[in-house]
Amino acid sequence: MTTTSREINARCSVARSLEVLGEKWALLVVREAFFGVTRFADFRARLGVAPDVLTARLETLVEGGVLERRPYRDQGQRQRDEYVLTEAGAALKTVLAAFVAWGDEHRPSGFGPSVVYVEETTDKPVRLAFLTEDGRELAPEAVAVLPGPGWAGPPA
Amino acid sequence: MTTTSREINARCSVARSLEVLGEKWALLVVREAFFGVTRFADFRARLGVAPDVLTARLETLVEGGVLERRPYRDQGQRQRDEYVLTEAGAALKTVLAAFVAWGDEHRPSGFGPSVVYVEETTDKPVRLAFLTEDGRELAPEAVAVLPGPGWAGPPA
DNA sequence: CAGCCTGAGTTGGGAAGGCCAACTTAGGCA
DNA sequence: TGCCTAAGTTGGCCTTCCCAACTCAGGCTG
Repeated sequence: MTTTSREINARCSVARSLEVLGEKWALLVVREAFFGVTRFADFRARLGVAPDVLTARLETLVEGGVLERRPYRDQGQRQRDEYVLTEAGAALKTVLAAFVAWGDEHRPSGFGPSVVYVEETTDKPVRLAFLTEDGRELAPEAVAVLPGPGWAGPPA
Repeated sequence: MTTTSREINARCSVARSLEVLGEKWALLVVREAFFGVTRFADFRARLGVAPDVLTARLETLVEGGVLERRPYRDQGQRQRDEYVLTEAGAALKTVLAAFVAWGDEHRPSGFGPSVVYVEETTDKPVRLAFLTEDGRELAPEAVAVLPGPGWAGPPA
């Protein structure tokens, strides 16, 4: 993800997010982190990812500010590092929720939703939606996607 | 993305979404599609992606139901195909908005936001948020991520 | 203090996917 | 007939990914 072509897109927020999250396994590592997984061996076992790739992914996620290395110490063990979500990492809840909602709706597995988002205090399900500044909910169709400063203009 | 390890995660909505969207360039192609780009040469020029890779990506996006091939005919040209978002593709607006919001907040470019989401009728900015069933807005911290049927349980 | 155990990686070799430049293809039109 | 154009295909190189086996560091056990 450090190719020249990608650098051309450096001004796009999507592309910049993908620099950290776009490589294989990155978002799945984050998903596991949200479930409370913190350790190398656990990520590895749960995902089945190759150890060298996991090392690389954890490294980019740490460098990208999504995860943070933190020393821990189990009884009768030496000190090791675990990986926990930073504030920026925790903010990816929205991104994952968007993927989950889309996948459940448009790529059903037949097993029902695998991840559920609920209100912590009531355990009632929650959904993602667009809101206006004053808190009105907006249907996605009523939302327009407009180019900002980073947009080069549509091809003639 | 058709590895055995990924199949193990077939029951997770995130992993299933990533089967279609997780390969390099896929989400950037979708981003361009939201801006109204439909043609091979335009995707290519705007993204700087290699033609063989673009062919492959368009193919998976069509197979995944995100894009739809549609014949068109320019004056003095033969009939060709263009690629337009399906309903499922349009539903990715939420996913892209989540990436944009996260990137703007946690990976600032210094150029300001590159994509802006606004209410179509008023041109006023909108944001993504978690809502309870009865329409109350919830801070992300108040939302818990719980395992659904597809979750194998945390490692002991 | 020798040897063992465990978690967190590293290393080496083969396969897949991505990059780039050059070429092909198919129909409309002069 | 031959040219033009958009949409690819092909071939060679390089990077990333996959997998299995190995290393490494420290705490504990005898």
